[in-house]
Amino acid sequence: MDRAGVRPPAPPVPALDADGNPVAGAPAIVRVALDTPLPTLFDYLIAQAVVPGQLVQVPFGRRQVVGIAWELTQRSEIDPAKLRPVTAVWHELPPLNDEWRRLMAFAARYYQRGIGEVALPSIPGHLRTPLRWPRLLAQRGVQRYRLADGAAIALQDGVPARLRAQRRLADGLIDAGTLDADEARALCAKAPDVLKQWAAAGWVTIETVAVHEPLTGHAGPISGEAPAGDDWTEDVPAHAGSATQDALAPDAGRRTLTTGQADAVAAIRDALAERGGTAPFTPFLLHGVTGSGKTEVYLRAVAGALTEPDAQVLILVPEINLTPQLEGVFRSRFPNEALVTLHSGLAEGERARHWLAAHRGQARIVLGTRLAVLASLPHLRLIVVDEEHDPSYKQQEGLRYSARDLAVWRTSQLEAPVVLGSATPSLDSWRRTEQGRYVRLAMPERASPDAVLPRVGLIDLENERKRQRAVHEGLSQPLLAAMRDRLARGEQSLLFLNRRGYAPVLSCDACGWISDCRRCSAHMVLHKPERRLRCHHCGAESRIPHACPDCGNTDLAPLGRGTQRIEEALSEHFPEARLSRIDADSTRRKGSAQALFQQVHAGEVDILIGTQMVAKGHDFRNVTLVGVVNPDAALFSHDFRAAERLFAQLMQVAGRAGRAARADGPGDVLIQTRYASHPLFAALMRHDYEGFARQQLEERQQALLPPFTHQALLRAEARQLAQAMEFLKTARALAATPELADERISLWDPVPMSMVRIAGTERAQLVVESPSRGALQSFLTHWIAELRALRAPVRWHLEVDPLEI
DNA sequence: AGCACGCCGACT
DNA sequence: GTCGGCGTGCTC
Ligand SMILES: [Zn+2]
Ligand SMILES: [Zn+2]
Repeated sequence: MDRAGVRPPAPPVPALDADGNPVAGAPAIVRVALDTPLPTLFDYLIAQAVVPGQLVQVPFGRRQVVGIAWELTQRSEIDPAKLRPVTAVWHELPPLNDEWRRLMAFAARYYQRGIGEVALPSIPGHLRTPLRWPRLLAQRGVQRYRLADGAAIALQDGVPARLRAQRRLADGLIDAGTLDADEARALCAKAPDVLKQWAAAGWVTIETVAVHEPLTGHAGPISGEAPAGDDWTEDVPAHAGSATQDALAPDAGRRTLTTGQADAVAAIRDALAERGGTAPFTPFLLHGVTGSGKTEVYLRAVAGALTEPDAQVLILVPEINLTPQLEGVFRSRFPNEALVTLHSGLAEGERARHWLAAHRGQARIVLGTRLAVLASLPHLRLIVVDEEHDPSYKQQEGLRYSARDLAVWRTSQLEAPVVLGSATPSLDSWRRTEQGRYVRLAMPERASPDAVLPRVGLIDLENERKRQRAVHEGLSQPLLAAMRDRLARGEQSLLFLNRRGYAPVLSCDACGWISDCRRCSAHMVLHKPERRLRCHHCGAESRIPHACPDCGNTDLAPLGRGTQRIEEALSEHFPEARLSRIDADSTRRKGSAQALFQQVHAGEVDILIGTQMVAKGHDFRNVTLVGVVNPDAALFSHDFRAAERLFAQLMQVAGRAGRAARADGPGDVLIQTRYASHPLFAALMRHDYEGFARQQLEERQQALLPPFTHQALLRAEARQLAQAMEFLKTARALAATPELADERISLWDPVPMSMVRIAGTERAQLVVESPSRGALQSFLTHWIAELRALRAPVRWHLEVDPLEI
């Protein structure tokens, strides 16, 4: 197999002889991938040795850009007069290997983009800056300066602009998070002295870094909390992420696996051993109920893969900042293995170093979010996708790829195992297990006998109304009573409401005015603590009007409820309770989410109010009551995936109450609804994922929706909706022309998007679908070429496998 | 996408 | 007279 990462660089291509004349028969042209929407490679004359996979600097129009040498060829279709030579080749960087380039080519084809548009954004920015090339690879025993926590502002204010070199150094440090001595000196000649002063002021810390230092034993924010060694489970903080918590359940310390775990581990290890053998490649779907110990399976699968010298593994998680404990678990379980993280929260410099560690084969464990699936991993032998159903694996802008799907494709090419783990698998993955395309590894038992599933109960709001029991600010009497009970026992309650702000609309009773955003077809949301109206779609903000802008009425009413309003109502209802609200607004500042979670774990909070942020990752040992305030909107959404998402979300948030529970029994989940007879709730109360999946898949099959068909979405946006619609109609007509028409393809009518206007542009979309993936792909390729040729005055893009339509 | 060139309106 | 608006066209 592909071992390009350890292979010595390929011999130089002798394009020119000693006199500078082309050698007969040698490739004279290199085709280069560039980050441009033009869907082609670009041909350049080979002026110096270059091999595919190397980064090159080339002239492009009037500027110099970095590209990837993709292939070599004898001749070009381009007018020879137009061909220009490569400016520079980065010889020191090992070439990006075939496996990575095939992955990029596949993603480009599948998502209907140019190769360069996919490949270049997958590489850290610093590697696309030739000025940085000389410094990026030299990393031996150097001083490293790290910006101290929270010191960015002090540094920003403390260094006056007139000290230009110091200012540059400060900016560089704030930008990159860490600087090595040579990088620092490049910014400021007196860097060592300056940085010593800054260290004295507490703004930076100084470390001495060995060659492979960033990879092992280096304290990330969490490692060090957990001791290494065989009894690692004993002392790891109990407040770990969901999967993490599985591994940390009390009896995990005995290191005995349940039958389900043992079977799963055995199946994955068999697949690891069979690699390259005759067995067909099959992905694993690890279906483990809450508390079944998925993380322990991951850990042992990883351990199995790493027995092979040089092998690398990739662990994908939905959002790394919500599951920071998982990093600690892996670091302490594999204290001698190099581990790096890859996610969008890393500073540029760190991102480049981590990416290079993966690319050079130094990092053996790469833990990251969706973008990590695009990293260069020359010895990749296993991918784990934790919470595989999570929508954040789908990139929602730019190249709209699904990291989970690319992980499956990537491992299929390598014939390496992939483990997709979830308590509520996506229906797409579930269906594939039914078809035998994925192998299902079921873990129905909980790893820890005293971890019990919570009781799920409904509060029928219709019934409450009939019985004339007051609902106070959206909180019913039974829910308030249950919370009061928890307060009395000193236990914690968690209220889940997927709506931030105080109220989604502000309105005038007198004339009907409502707080619409001027630039969007959405309401401005009232944010009370910030004393602002905010549009969640375009970011527009204004002060809260003291009187109605239309009629002057001073009695403006907030309509509906968000987390802030629930928090306010609770503080009045339970004045003695300590409340904490965790949502995107209360955790805007870096590190504040961690701090809030920490307070909850430390028992400094009685009632926690949160959006989906609290559903993911964190477990709260003392939470014995989870209240779901208002899930009803998702029950009747026009999006056919809304029920699937809601079920997963409620199962996940219910799991927050399912662990330590109370001495006298399981925790409780109370769901307020006006539709108590909805089958989704019935399945939820039985903890019956399989029943829910069966029923949903039947509905999808009858309606011929995914996964029983494949979809793509053409979206257009323009100043006027009519222009966007016009474009889509033209596109639809094009699809009916004889050259493109295909009876396996169907196109829906173009429609305005449900949120028509965002930030002043109006949007519409057109669904294309086909039961045949191949037919869809080839149709899209030809169609998109025609669309490009239209040169229409609208912005448009194509999304393959859209999550929301 | 950038980044040019280019051809018309209001500013020194 | 020229500064700058963004329409159209090209990048190997
Ligand atoms: Zn009014
Ligand atoms: Zn808006």
